[in-house]
Order: sequence, then structure tokens, then C-alpha cells
Amino acid sequence: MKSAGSRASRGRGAPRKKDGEAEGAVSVSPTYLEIYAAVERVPCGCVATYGQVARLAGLPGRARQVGYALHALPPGSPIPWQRVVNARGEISLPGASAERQRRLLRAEGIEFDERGRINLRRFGLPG
DNA sequence: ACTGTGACTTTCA
DNA sequence: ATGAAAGCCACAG
Repeated sequence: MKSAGSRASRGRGAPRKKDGEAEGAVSVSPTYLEIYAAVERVPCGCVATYGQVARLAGLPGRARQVGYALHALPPGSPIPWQRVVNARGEISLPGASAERQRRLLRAEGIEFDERGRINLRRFGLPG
């Protein structure tokens, strides 16, 4: 059952591990986890802005960190990062990545206008 | 420890 | 509508 999971006491009582990720998996800061959790809360067929995600994560005003956290997401992560766009309803990713995100959103029913923008009034978070 | 950078937001002109 | 400035914080060098 535990399979050598009790390795927390390693010298100092530092719950903060920075060894990349040994075996457990807990290596990222709680802030990132909150951000990822908030993104997962975004319902399918809807998009949220970085500011909204930050707020859902309990980090009002830290929209920038949301972008950084999503950028740090590994490929194939279960986090629907594509549902996060900027406050203008536009994709903040550079060229190629933007098209990739746009395709994913379109697959979820999100519509884009000629300028490549999303109507947050329709596809934004309810409320 | 310090500096620069960034998938940002909001406000003001 | 566009643009600049300030605010915000984590990570990398």
C-alpha cells in the first residue's frame, strides 16, 4: 500500500519539495494547483478569461500567473487550457499555438468572428 | 539577492 | 476604436 511513500522526513521538515518530482507528484506550488483546478471547473462549451480563472482560483489580480501556469502545463495534460482566453475574448497564444487552441475550441462549439475573437457574452462563463 | 520576462487585467487619455 | 501606464507575482539566469 504505501510503497515507500513515507519519505517525507528527509532531513528538514520541509514539505516543500523542489526536486522536480521524485515519486509522489507533488512538486508544483499550491498556487498552480489552484489555477489548474479552476481551469478544470470551466464547463465545456464555455471559455473563461485569465482574470476569471485567477478569481476562481482564489487569486484575484494574478491573471498573469494564470498564463504562466498554463504555459508550464505539459503536453497531454488533463487541463482544458484551451478554454482560457484573454479579456478581449481573443487567443493570447502566438501564431501556431493560437490556431491549435482555436481548433480545440471550435471542436467544443465555440465560435469565432472574422477577427478571430470570441463573444464572451455568449461563450463566456455564466454569471 | 536582484533583474528581466511573461499564454494578463484594468484604468485613463 | 487605440495606446500607454501601473499593478501583479512566479520562474529563470
